[in-house]
Amino acid sequence: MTLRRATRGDLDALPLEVAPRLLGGELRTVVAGVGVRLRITEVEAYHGQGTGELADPGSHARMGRTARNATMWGEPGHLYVYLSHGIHSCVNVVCAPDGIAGGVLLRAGSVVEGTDAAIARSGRAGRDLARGPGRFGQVSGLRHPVHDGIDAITGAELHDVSAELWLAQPVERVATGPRVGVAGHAGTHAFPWRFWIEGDPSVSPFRWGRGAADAQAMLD
DNA sequence: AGTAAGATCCAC
DNA sequence: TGGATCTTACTT
Repeated sequence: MTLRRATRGDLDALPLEVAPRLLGGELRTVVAGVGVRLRITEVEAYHGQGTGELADPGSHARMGRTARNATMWGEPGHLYVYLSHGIHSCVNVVCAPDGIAGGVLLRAGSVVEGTDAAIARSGRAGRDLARGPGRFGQVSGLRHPVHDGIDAITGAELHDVSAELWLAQPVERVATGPRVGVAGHAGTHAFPWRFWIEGDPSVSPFRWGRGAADAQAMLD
């Protein structure tokens, strides 16, 4: 399994294209000298309003550029770190060209290195260590708002933390399905924008977003 | 100004 | 199933 550093150009494409290519790769962070390597096992693509072939009503960028989602509109390769439900710092890899909103949410991973630190940060163990975007963010050590916008291509340090994205060879068994917890039509099979490594135990359980199950029923 | 909901997770 | 806890968007 040979990994290589991601380049800016690797991410200069629409999220839907980039997302599956992140599977099997790693997010490597160093927090106060402590390194953790997370193998990415589950991701979701998010576009912006009118971005790409399909508009994305489930994205933070659906209403246009705001202070919160500004990172999503910037240079690819930075990390969009947002606060979920006032509690969890979740991590996205920004993609698409500068000026176009796009990101890939890192939803789950397995800890390759730094297990002790990961356990200390998440309070969980085994396959649950980085299962779900909240735990993934917790284990990575990246925090909202101080690490929002950190550059995962250069690995430059920001507030005592650095982050690097590494890519693997394409994963053979990739599964797709609706995004987790996304409301309404955007959370249905009409947007199969979630990608995961088939059979990996760290992949998070599926759950419908508010009104998404009803919207799906209408499609049938 | 008030309120409802959110790319979540945990304990009851 | 509800609470934690903060931000955004929409309503009065």
